[in-house]
Amino acid sequence: MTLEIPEVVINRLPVYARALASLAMEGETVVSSQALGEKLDVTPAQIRKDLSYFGRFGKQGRGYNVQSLLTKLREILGLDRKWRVCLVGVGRLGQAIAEYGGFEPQGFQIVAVFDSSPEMAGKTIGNCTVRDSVELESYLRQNAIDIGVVAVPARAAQQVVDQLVNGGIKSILNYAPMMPHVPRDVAIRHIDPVLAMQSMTFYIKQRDPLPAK
Amino acid sequence: MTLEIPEVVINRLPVYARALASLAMEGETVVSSQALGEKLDVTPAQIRKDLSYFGRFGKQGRGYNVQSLLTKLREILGLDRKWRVCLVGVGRLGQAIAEYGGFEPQGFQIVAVFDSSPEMAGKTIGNCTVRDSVELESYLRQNAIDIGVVAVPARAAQQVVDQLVNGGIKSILNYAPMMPHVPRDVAIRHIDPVLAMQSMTFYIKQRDPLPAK
DNA sequence: GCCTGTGAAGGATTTCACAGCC
DNA sequence: GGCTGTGAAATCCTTCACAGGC
Repeated sequence: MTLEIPEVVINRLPVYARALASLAMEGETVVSSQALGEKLDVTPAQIRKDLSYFGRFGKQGRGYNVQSLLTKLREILGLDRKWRVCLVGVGRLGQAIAEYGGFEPQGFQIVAVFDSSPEMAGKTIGNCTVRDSVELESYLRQNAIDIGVVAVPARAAQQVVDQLVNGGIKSILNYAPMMPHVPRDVAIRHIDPVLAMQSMTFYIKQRDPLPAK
Repeated sequence: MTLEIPEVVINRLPVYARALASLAMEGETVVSSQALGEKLDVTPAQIRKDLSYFGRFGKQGRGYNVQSLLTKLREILGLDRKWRVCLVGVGRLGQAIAEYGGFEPQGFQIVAVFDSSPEMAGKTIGNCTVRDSVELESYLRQNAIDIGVVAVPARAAQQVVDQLVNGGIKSILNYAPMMPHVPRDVAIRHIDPVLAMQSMTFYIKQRDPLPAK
């Protein structure tokens, strides 16, 4: 079922969903692929093609109903559920993630946090008591966790990812500045601001071949 | 010069550079595209093809010299320079960014910070005194800033991006959960953990069509 | 024998362009 | 007249496969 939808398409759906939510809040009831495309800097054809993988949601001559397309997308992506997240690493970065208010309203609940350092064990972060990382794998086997978030130093990240994978996790959000290996059936996304900057510098350099010297 | 190198290629170079740096630290002096590819889960052909856009860096029968390829890549990407960054928004997220130790060692120095709220103005974040956002554009015109980092709420992000663009900034790292418009000659990268999670849930859903209900 | 650099082939993704419907 | 849904075309990107050099 749902055979072979390109990953690029899946990655764009949340963007569409967010734009639709914002249109809905502004009171728009209908939107054309043209209008949505302008809002997102995407071609209308791409939007229509992407949506066509999942069904026929529009009306000719009219466009898409904002609310019902949003509902459809949320269903397709599983955004109509709550997802249980575990966070590994409660250093500065991990704490910032735990305290970040943006996940919860989107249905991502951090329900457990782990750290390898003994002095963290037992502390409370968010609503969670910090557990020792040695328990991570067994915890995962006994509790339904959907997503693992990795917020440990680069040198520890592969080991943590391995524990998550062995514990049965199939989706990982990685904040560590390295690319851990995962089996093909595990999804992993990287949050890596340094990498993002390092690719932009190429383009700055193109326009300023030498810094005014 | 350097006409038409695909953006996907540019985006991979920093990944290669990082892997090479790590090999160098381990004392490796030579690496084949095969070995590097295994480390990064990338095909050897892709690495060779990517590098071939920029020159011929390897030796047949031997591979690449780790140190000299790393130097080359750093040169190509402009990682052999310091880059001056300004941060806009010093709420929780902005402060976490300012205090994050990962940028500086890679040559990205936060040299100015801005916020629109009067009670922030004058405070010190990192080594910077917080300036009022109304001065952002004129500050950019008078000071050499390479990269703008946006860490404001979604509703304010487009306005901030416009100010950065009007101030002449050509590279933007956006942490706000929306996709601002930028002119074609401005590079923008998005750090958006919620979006990243929302695309992974699709795949979790595929394997668990209904939560054991 | 091993490994690079690269045209050519293959595959994936985007865009075009239009039939069909409101 | 406006707009969707979609095959077909065009473009972009990856992988193959091998000549050539170490």
